Amino acid sequence: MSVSLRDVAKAAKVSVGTVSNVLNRPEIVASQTRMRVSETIKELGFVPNGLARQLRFGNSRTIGLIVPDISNPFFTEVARGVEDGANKRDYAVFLCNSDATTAKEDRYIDVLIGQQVRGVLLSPSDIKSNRLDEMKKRGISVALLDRELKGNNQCSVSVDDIHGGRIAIEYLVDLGHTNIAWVCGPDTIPQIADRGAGVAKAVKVAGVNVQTLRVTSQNSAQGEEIAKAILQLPSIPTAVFCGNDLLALGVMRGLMSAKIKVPDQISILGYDDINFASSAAVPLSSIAQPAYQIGVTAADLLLSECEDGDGHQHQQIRFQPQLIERSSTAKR
Amino acid sequence: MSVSLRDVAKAAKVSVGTVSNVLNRPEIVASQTRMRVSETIKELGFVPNGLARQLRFGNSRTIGLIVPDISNPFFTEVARGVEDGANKRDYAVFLCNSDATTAKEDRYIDVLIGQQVRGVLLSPSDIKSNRLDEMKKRGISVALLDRELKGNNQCSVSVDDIHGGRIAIEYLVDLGHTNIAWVCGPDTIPQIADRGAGVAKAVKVAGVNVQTLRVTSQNSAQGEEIAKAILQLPSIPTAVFCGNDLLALGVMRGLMSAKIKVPDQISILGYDDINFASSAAVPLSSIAQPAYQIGVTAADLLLSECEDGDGHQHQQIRFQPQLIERSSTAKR
DNA sequence: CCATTTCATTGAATCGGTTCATTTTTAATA
DNA sequence: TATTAAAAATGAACCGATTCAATGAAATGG
Repeated sequence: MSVSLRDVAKAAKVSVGTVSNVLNRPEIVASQTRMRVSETIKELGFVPNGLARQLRFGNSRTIGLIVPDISNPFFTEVARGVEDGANKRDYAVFLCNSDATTAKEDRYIDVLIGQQVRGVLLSPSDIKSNRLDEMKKRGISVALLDRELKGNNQCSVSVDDIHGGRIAIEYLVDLGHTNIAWVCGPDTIPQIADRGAGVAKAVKVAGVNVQTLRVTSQNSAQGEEIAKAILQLPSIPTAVFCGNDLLALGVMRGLMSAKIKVPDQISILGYDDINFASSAAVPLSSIAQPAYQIGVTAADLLLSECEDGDGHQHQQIRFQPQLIERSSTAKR
Repeated sequence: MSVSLRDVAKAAKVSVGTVSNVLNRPEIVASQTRMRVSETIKELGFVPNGLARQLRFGNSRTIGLIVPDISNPFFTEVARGVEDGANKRDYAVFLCNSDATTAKEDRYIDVLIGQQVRGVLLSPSDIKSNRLDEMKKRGISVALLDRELKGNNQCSVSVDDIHGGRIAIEYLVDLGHTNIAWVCGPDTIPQIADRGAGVAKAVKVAGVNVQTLRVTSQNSAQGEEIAKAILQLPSIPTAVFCGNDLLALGVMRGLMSAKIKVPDQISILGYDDINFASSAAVPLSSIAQPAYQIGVTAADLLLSECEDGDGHQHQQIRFQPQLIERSSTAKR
């Protein structure tokens, strides 16, 4: 069915070793032999069996990417970056959605071990360092995505969420807002907890009033709900900072349908800077995370760890989120 | 470094064949032997090397997914569906972005052949049936995503874009609109051409006036441009139907910033029903494609082809798009 | 013209599971 | 107890590419 190296060898009347050499160390093969063999390879349409190569060599040219959910716009972009980064170095990527579930995450780790991936990029739902250690013991490099783990036993690429929370509030304060709402999911999500910590920090410095409103799930429907709640507060804030953009867009819709003018009466600031943020009816100001860049960097880091071997130094890269000013925020 | 089947055999004092049998045909192994071996497997943390297994067996438990760009929301959902469908059957998915480029698509096909994938789900940028044939000749099943190819030589899962175009116009006509703009990308994209054909069909039946406006790229920025163009038309339409949602959102923003009320003065209808459509300031009416369902179905189809072998009958599944009515469209 | 070095090529052993013909053990029957 | 049938376990061969010690051929030098 499929053409093997042996078939090529036979057709070109050379040994299997020579064909292999033509592929891997062409410089040691006499030029006319090399040409003849290359000819034959093309003729027969031979593509080397990667599995066999990887089996012999002991490691593959594949990596695994485990994210909670690729349909989350942030992770979509991260994934795209990872794919590009891996592709540049000729690695193929296994896509794995864990649904933020330890069970699925574990299952996928097993699959990836079975596939003998060279490394794994993991955005862990719940960090169990024993699994990390297990992978490392098996010679699989691991780098963390959007999460950092104390003890720098592995590379990680994350975003400084504390800083993100801080600059958000600082910006709103600069615009003259002194009564701000912070709308976000539960603190069990570490990213949210960090952003909240940043908010608290900035609040302490500026001495303004911040009211925290919690949602269970950071989507636009809940945002719309929250908009109503905001308008019922004893002191209505003049600016709302949201844990992510979908939430912010929901709030925006809720406020607008209550005839509140954005940003004239209330400013809205989101987080993530998803692609649509700029397409919203009032283009949304947001704290941008370089999602694509995170993906590329993580792939780069992981693959240099894979290839450098012992000489590798673990690195914790932390990106700084950035304020993107659009039309949903204005001076008080 | 990593534990092999031979190590397990030695530790459990049985032959390699027996260990393999415990894994693959446990019923033929005496129960106490089986228990002892299973014990040892767990103890040593043995995970079988999938590459070796696949090499021996001649085929893997992996498939490739080639899409133009995972960051396109439609394909994000499709990919999620594919992953779920493959996962259910214990297959792992290679994610490949072709950027709608024949070169990248070709390169990825080579990579996937090299990885000995069992099948490929391809959303082709440009159908070159020779590559399809080549894969099939190599024993790799191929199914087409979001595209159909005459001659039913392979499975495909697509959407009836002609129907989509038609119901869009019919709906707007039903609302009383007689002067409609159709804003879309170039006809070289088959999906767009089909939607256009559907539009034309409905127009012929209803006898209304439709003006076509072309953009080079269907994003929100171009949508905003087009909004201006629409307002300069000699006869300003009362409804705008857009080739995709991003475009529609751009048009919406453009019109709103020109103080046009949506939908009171002009209705807007999108295509794709991306997640964000409902979060737009004026929730966008749209023609929905069951992207996730398409992904799941395609994976199912492909994998049953892989596993049924000769007995397989190719199927062309075509989903019907569906109108999702929100607030951006209204009666004339 | 022979010895020595350099350059090319060869092919067996290897990676780790799977398979299957063969051998060994156990159970059943006379 | 001897014989046969059934059950269990064995291990060599295999999948396909890579590697490396060994062999062969050509080139260089005395």
